[in-house]
Amino acid sequence: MMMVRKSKGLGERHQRILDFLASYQRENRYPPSIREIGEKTGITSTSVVNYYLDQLEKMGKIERDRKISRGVRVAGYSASADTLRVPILGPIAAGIPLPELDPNASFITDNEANAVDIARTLLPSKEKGDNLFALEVKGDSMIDAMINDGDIVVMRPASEARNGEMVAVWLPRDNEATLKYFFKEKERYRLQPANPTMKPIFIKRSEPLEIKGKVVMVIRKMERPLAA
Amino acid sequence: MMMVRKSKGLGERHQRILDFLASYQRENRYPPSIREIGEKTGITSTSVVNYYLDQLEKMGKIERDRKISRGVRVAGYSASADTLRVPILGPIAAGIPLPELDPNASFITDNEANAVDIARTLLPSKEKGDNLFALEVKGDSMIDAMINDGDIVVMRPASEARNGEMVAVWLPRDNEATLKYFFKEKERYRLQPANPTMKPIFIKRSEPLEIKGKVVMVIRKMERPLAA
DNA sequence: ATAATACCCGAACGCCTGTTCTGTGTCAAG
DNA sequence: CTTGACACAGAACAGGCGTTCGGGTATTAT
Repeated sequence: MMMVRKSKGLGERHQRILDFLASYQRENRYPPSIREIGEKTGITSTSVVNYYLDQLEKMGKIERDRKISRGVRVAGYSASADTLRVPILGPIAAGIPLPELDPNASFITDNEANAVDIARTLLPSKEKGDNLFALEVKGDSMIDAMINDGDIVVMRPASEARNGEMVAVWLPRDNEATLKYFFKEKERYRLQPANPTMKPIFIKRSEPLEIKGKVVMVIRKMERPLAA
Repeated sequence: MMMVRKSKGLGERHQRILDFLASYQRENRYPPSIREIGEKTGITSTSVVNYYLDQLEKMGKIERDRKISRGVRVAGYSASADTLRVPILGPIAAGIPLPELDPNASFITDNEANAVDIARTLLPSKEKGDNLFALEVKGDSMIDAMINDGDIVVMRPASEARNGEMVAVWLPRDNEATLKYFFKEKERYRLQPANPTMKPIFIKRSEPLEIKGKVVMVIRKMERPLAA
C-alpha cells in the first residue's frame, strides 16, 4: 500500500483536519471532539487524531486547551469572535438632528435589523471599539465628502476633534447636521467640504457647534445599479 | 431571606449567564461547561445551571445541543461564525494590470496581513460570498467613482455585467485598469465615471475589454487626518 | 541488513460533563 | 393553613472525551 508521505508542510490529513475544524466550528459554533474529527476525516483511532493535532499545534496552525473537551481552535484564523456589533442609531441627513447616543443600551439586545457587524481587524488597531455607533446617510448632502446616499458611517463619540479629522457636527445656527473636515482657526472653526468647489462653513468660537463624533470608517454596499 | 422574583423576562441570573456565555466564547472560542458557568455566576449546583439554561432555551435566548459537552450557544447573536475572510489580491491603480485571481488558493492559509474580514450580514443577502476578492485602491484615479486612495474594494468575479453596475475593467487598448459604471450601447461599450464632469470612455465591441469583476462593497478606513 | 522514523491502530484508564433524582425553603393563591 | 409553583442545593449515574500505552507496518537512513 502506498503511503502519502509529505516531506514537509501539511499532509493531506493535516489539511483535512484543518478544514473540518473550520467548517464544524462555522456550523455548530463550538469545536468538535477528537472522536468527531476522526469520524469525519476517516481516521479510526482517537490516538491518531491526537497525534495530528499535536503536530498542527507545533506548526502553530491550531491552539489546544488540554484536558478540556472540545478545547481546539484554529489559530490566527481570527474567524469568529473578533467581530463587533455596532448599533445604527439612525439616519444622518442635512435637515434632521443627529440621533442621541444612549450609552447604557445593552449591546446584546441589538438585533441585526439596526446594527452592523464589523470585524475588529478592520478597525484601527488602537481603537478599542467600546462605544462605536453608526449612522446611515440619507440623501446626497454628504456627497462632497465622497460619501453617498445609503452609505453607513461608523463613528466614535467625541465632543472635540483635531485639525483635519472628519467629524459629524450639529449646527444649531442653521439647524443642520453635516459631515465635514474640522479645522480650528484663529477665531473661528472652519468646516471644510472635501469637494474643493464648495465653500467651507465658518463658525465663530462664540457660536454653538456640537461635535458629535469622529468618522472611523465608511461602508458602502453596492446593491442597485446606476440608472442612465 | 428575600428572593428576587422577576415576574417576567430575564432575572439577574439569566442575564449573568447570558453575559458570561458571550464573554467566555469571545475569549476561548468554545463554550463553557455547565460547571464553569456555575462557578463564574455564583451558582453552586450544576442542576440549577441546567435549570436556567432550560429556561433560556425556551425563551429562545440560547440554543443547546443535548448530550454534547459545551453544546451551548447564544442565539441570534450571530457574533462569531458569520464572518468571511476575503483575500486582498493586490493593488488597483490606473497604470498597473489587475491581479489575477487564483481560484484554488485556500481561504484558510490567508492571514490577516493580506485579507479583510467581512461580516456576512454586510453582504447582500443573495451573495454566497464563495469567491469574493478585494483590491486596495492606490492613487486618486478612482476618485471620480467616489472611491479614494486607500479604499478597499470588495468584488465578485465576473466577465460580463448588466447596465449600470460598477465593474473593474482592464483596457488592453490603453493598458489601464479602472473602476467604472458599465453600459452596453448599440455598437460599443460606455464606461461612465461617476463624476459628471468627466467624459466617458467608449470601447468598440470589436475591441478587447476585460471585465474582471463587479464591485460589491467599498470600505474606507479614516485613519489619517486631511492636511491643510 | 539493521536501525531509526514516521504513520497508524485498538484498548483501556480516568477525569469531565450533561442529566436526573431527592430534598429544602420561599412565596402567592385558594 | 394548605397547596402548589418556583428557586435552589447536593449527590449520584452514565456516557463523553482527552490521554496514554503497547503493538504493528511501511519508509528512509546507516
